Amino acid sequence: MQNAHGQVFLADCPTRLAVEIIAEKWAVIVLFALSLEPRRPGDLAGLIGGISGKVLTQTLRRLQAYGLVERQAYAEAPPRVEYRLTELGATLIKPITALTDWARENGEAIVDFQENHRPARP
Amino acid sequence: MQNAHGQVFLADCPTRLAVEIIAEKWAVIVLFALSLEPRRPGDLAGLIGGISGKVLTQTLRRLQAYGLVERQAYAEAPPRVEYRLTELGATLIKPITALTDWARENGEAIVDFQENHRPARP
DNA sequence: CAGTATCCATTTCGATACTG
DNA sequence: CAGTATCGAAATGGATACTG
Repeated sequence: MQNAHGQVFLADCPTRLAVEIIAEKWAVIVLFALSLEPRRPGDLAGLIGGISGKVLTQTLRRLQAYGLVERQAYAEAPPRVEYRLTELGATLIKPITALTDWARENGEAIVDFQENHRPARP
Repeated sequence: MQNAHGQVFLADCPTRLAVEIIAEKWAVIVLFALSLEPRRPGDLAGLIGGISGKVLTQTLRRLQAYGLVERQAYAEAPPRVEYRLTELGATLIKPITALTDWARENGEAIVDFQENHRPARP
């Protein structure tokens, strides 16, 4: 892909799609939480922590729209619902794991940097 | 890490830091654009396309604050500035590449899914 | 329990004009 | 050219109450 000056876009379309998918506060975390096994919304919320029911539903709906997550409802009372990764969604776990591994290895270095480069000192 | 019920947080702290870093519209794209060589802001904007000067500066400032990007100014007229990845920033390229590779391989499948699952049909 | 409907605070982004 | 300052639009997230 090229821009008006004939240069290659480093940020081509697929990359932007990937960013669009993961650049949400909870998307990566939810996908990660679903990577081991199907889970119910309540379990997801408890497992993740700090996410409201509304936002969890929103996130799941969007991941569904991308075809990354499937919803399965059981006809029971009280209602029971399970979410699981689709085959396509499962392919995202590898790159996500690469990212979380990176975070585990380098997270401390970033926090250290931030603490040693505070905005201003009195 | 555990929550109040003794369950393991799948989304532990480092993961959230990683999300915080990349969950911005342009952060991943800018890092990717800087992965090959140092670049000037104008070049970055042209290469990326669709990003305003203000937002580009914002993004670079935040990446600087994380210690992922370095700014080098030359005392010239007109002013010349270059941004480059730090050593720490360079370590992020591998997981980002995993993500962009995934996007290239699976982007089409997602677009297809979206087109075959439109909201409603008349 | 799962999900929706409101309402609201905050963040993020974009366009423009302007300075050194 | 690089960067800042504003202003406004839009997206995003959070808290709460409510329905089946």
